[in-house]
Amino acid sequence: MSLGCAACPVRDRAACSVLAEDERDALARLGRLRTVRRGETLFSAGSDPAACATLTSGALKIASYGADGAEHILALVHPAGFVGELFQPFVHHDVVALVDSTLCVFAGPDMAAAIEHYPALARALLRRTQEDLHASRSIQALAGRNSGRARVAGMVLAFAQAASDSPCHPAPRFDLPLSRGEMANMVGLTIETVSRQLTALERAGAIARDGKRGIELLDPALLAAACD
Amino acid sequence: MSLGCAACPVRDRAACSVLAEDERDALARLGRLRTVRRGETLFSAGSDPAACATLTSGALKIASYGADGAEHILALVHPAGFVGELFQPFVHHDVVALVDSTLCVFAGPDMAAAIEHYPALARALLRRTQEDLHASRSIQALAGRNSGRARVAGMVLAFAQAASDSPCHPAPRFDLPLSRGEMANMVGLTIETVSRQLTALERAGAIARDGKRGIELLDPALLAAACD
DNA sequence: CGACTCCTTGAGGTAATTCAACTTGTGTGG
DNA sequence: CCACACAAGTTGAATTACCTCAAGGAGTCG
Repeated sequence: MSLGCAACPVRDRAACSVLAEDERDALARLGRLRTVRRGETLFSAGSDPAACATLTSGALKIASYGADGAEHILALVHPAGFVGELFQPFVHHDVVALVDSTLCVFAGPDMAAAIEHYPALARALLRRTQEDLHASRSIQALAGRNSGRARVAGMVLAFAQAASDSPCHPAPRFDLPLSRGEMANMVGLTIETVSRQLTALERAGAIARDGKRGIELLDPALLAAACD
Repeated sequence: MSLGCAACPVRDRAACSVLAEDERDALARLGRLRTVRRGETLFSAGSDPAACATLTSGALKIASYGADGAEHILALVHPAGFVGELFQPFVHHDVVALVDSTLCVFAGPDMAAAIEHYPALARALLRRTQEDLHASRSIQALAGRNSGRARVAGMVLAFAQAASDSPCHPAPRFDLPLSRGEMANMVGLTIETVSRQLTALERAGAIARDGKRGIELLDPALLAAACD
């Protein structure tokens, strides 16, 4: 099936946007569009080695699962993001759709060949991967804080910034992209602790909750102060 | 100063090893060899944006520091590893030498130009960065476990595998690359807890300690079982 | 309306932190 | 060479914070 790059919502932000029109069309013929529903697993740990994808709409989580089945969320993927361990023999982490999503999926070897053929694509993916690496380390720093208050506050602040249009200022009003359980799995706490810390932040006047996932930033400075 | 690639201990493993002889020599003229002593900071968060380096000998840690000065170790860098946030406007994380180290340092723009000029270099760095990303997420999964026992056991096992020549089997005898405090900062525990868990693992018969940093793996399976 | 999922709140137990003392190892200088 | 100081690690006791278990709301869907 054709990918219809012309109608792609991330055509000017994804890695492939660095290619010329005809190059991108050639690449598009190697890939296929796929839709995954909320909760559906795109890649599974230990499964077929080589596949990768650009997220065109929706949201994904990258997670590992302990022996007891406990989920640990390692990263979130937003539209125009790239997922796939190109050079690893096995997939190590699961990729699951947080909401209904559409992706542009490529077979590993095809993408490897494309990287050989289009140097600009390799550079774009290098840039994106370095950004992912930085994001991963930021989450690591967040989850490594000792206080549960700091972890929850930092996570809320990170979501506020991710939800904002401007790169610096956090959005004053946004929806949490994760359930309580997922938030807990991301920063290494329990559902109950996350819930309690949110109510504590609300009582402190830093945030206001609107429904289960709505958050209003009443006092960003106070929230930031809670991140220490 | 000349870099002397011919004598470089990582000349066949570092990213630049994918270049032809003359290409590598040309790249070498853009970089400079630098030695840093144990504890010395190579890059500092917030400092001049663009510099990067390949580690030729020694070991580095990548760390972030909280408002109160608490260190959080995000990654370890081994010889042939690459450090530097090429595309970020600011450096976000400190890079500190764990032991006396030598590096091949490049100015950011020079390396960016080299990446433009040598597609193979871009691909090599992409591969290396994806591996770093995977390693980062592994540490994240390790530090996110709830039990302190599991974190320390997993960390010891990871060090054993890193110290081994063969990629699969852990080294039966090795030295911890980090102090107790650094180990604690890496997995989000305190010095005392790390110490207690190590003695507990020793009493359980999983490991034996030899001096402050020496570790002997008595029962790898038992150690692995403690990682759940 | 009832079943379900998700979230909140409470009470009690437990594991990690904190504070503190002591040990060990290392290097320096008398 | 020994004494001393200093850094790093271990161990103990008490506290705190998070986890576990449990019950009860709030929203959604058939």
